Amino acid sequence: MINLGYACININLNDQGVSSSKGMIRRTFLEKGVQYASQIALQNVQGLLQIVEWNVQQGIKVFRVSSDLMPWASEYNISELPDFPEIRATLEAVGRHNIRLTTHPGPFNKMAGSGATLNNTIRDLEIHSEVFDLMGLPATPMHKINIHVGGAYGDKDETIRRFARNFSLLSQNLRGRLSVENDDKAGLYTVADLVPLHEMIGVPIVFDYFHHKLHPGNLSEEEAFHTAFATWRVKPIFHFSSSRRDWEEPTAKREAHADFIYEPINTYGKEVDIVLEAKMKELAVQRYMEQFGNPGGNVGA
DNA sequence: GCATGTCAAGTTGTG
DNA sequence: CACAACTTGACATGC
Repeated sequence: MINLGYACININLNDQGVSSSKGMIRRTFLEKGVQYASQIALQNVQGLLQIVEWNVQQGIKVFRVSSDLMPWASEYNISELPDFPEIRATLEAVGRHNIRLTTHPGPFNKMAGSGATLNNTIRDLEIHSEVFDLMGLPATPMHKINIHVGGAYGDKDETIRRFARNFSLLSQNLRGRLSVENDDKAGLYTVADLVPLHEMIGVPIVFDYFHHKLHPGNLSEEEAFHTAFATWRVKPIFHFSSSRRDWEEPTAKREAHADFIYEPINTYGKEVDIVLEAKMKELAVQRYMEQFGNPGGNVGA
């Protein structure tokens, strides 16, 4: 069975004021402090619980949790928030649902960085892992904390080795959840480029179909798919989006995502889960299923 | 309630 | 060579 999911925002619920990613700008955090951040964090986890319940009701079994769940979490310990008991109870309720939750921390995370950049990265990734711990989720790539290598620093191979060395600085649970994704930019990492990193530290490779189209390296889509597939010790989870430029807006940037998915997804006979990165979120999942059926080919089953 | 200017972080290549 | 894109547009303000 191939399960489709989406990322972070549910448009239907968002229109009703239910969100899991309310944040604040720096100035507001400095004015209102941790007390206010705690209130927002509680609202966000409650919103997340509603979104997860909605997904379960609709039969959607994959969902990416927003990285904005805990606003300014790098500035405090979650367990010290005034609303922590309620936050924890709500996260536990989220984690009890039968849904594959993942997350995709932002582009500021640079595991091959150094100094403050690396320290901030570790802090941010550990927060994501702590949230999954609070949900009671196992420390495996079933609940991937997925990042890009994010920079080549003039030497792709050496950068991969630095990533691998820095990996040992992470907690065991975070190491168990981490995954890496192929990039869309010519100077960065294709699936083939990431294989040595997988061999060094065991992290699985998330295959992003759209990024591969933009920057395939020497592999065909099918070859890249199978290469990434082989790096997983649990059911793989991959990303798919359609080109905004090709399908909706000819002047859009080449890497921009479309609102919906316009092509059937080829999973080459394999069982994987897929996050649809489409701006219309759950509506794109629903439209995909109506138009193309399950990517595994068992339409209506 | 809606338009607008602004918003933590790193790195890259497009336009 | 500024800035959008990437993760995810959304906060805060002023009309």
